[in-house]
Amino acid sequence: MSEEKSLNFLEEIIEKDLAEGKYKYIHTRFPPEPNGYLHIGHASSIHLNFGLAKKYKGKCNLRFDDTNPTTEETEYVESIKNDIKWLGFEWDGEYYASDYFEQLYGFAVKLINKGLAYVDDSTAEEIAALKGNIGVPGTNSPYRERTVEENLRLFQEMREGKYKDSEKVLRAKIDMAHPNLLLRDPILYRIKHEHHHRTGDKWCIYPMYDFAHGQSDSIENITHSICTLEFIHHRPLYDWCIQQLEIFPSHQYEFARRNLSYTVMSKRKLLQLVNEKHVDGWNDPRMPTVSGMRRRGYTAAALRNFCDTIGIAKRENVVDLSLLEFCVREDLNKLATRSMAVLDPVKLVITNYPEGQTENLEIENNPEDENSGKRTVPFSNEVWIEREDFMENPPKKFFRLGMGLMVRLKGAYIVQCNDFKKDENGNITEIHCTYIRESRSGNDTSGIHVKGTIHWVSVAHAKTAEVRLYDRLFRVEDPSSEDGDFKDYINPDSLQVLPQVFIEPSLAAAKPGEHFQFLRKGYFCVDTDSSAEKLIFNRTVTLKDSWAKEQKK
RNA sequence: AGUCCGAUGGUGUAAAGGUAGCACUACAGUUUUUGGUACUGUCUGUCUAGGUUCGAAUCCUGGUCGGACUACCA
Repeated sequence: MSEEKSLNFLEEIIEKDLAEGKYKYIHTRFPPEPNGYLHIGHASSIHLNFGLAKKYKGKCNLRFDDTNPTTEETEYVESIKNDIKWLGFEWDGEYYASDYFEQLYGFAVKLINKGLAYVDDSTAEEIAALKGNIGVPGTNSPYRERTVEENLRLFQEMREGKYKDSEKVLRAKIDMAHPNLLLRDPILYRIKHEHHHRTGDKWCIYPMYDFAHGQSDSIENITHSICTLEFIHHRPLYDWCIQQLEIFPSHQYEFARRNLSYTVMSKRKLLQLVNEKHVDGWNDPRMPTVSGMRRRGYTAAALRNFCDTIGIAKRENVVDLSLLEFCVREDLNKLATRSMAVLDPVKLVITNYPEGQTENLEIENNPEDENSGKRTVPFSNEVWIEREDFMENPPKKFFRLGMGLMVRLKGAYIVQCNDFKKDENGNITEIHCTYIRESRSGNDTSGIHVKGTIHWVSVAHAKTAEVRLYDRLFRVEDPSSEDGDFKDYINPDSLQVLPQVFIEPSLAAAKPGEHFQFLRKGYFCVDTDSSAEKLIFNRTVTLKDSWAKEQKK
């Protein structure tokens, strides 16, 4: 336990519980519903639950909250497990709420026997109508006073499939006038003649969240059941069930879910983006999903560090996307191999360099890592450079190419521009330079110092690749709080595809998932769709660009 | 309207009655064969009104503002 870092409110509770001997060790759990893919908010919860267990030498279970067969699928189970592992966490037990269906059924029978639950024949509309409203008490259901025997028989028949969907429900008998709407005789079981991804057709009644979650926690002896703020109103019901059932008293604690600027986080909205093809699936690199971020090139370490940095609390929040990007750059800076790629090319001809001659230059792979070694980069009299690195009428602080200006070609020579060509539309088509023979990188005896260094790729040796430039998915910080539909705020430029980018030859061997820094352009990751025949790079994040800022002034 | 939760710079998060700190962002500068990295510095904050106290971001009371809850979803 590091005393240097201050404790968050959950750590304080846990340390108190441990100090007072309330528990010998703690047991947490991460309880996803397998009806969608994990996103960065889940990553935060995973990091919290698994992190707490690790810090206090306790345990953390993975439990799928699969009580609604309508929306849940095995495909999601697999992706969730995969994402958690990728994030670097291991669960102690792998459980499913559906494993407890028989036990849960028994709990319901116990409640009926105690006179605390009843079968209601009302329709959904009738139940809603009798529920009352915020500030308005509800009314008792006409079926509320059925005898224990009748309830037992009816509930049994529900299980046996005697009734159609929605014909009957099992309800807790609590208080129809309670100020907390959730305590107005909440529904415990509903009939759904549907195939469940794990129990198949064994059941046609399924417990509701409130009659499954707390009990599952209890069955697993979870000490600290951590969930998000919107469940705070459920806690009295959570406690009520545990108390009436007389089972292990797990406790629920709530924290505020983390929001990220320039994106949306709700599963419903993410599903919409996928279904309506605004993005290319759940793992589209623009999605805030774990799989999307992984494909984009974000690392697990960066994500973990991000979760650590934003911390947890109980107030509403929107975390700045720039913090996530900072964490990603920080990690990639240490591990990404540098290389050169020209995204928007223009030809530079070195007029005093022998045509047909090739030099193999040795360039460092990563100045941040001494052990990363060097690679060979071929140089010749014609190189591609970035169009934006040349200006016909450069401003004062432009440290790049323009008539008479000098720059160093990274790892090679200093060149000076003496001429350029334009087409009929005024576009620059070719830049002519002379190179300083004595300025070769590593043994520069020219005595010339230039302000700018630019990247390049030899025309004769260049390979090509597709590059996908990603930007934030939305134009506004909080799309959900804007007027109208959140989809109206999608950034139309969130993806820009460059079909043919010139890359240095060493990049041709890049494999899917590998990270690179394209010098001065950003961090890139080889896409999962990439192949030896057709290389595809995703831009993970740009480099900080103080020149771009300077220009905006 | 009822119940519950929350309020610290632009953002996120600390300070458990005693110097309002850290990170990101922004800005300025140093270093640099990436206008990257690294390093240095600067700006900006306790919702409000009372009260308790030698002393309040912290405790108490009132107010204000924001959020959640009215699914046979979780």
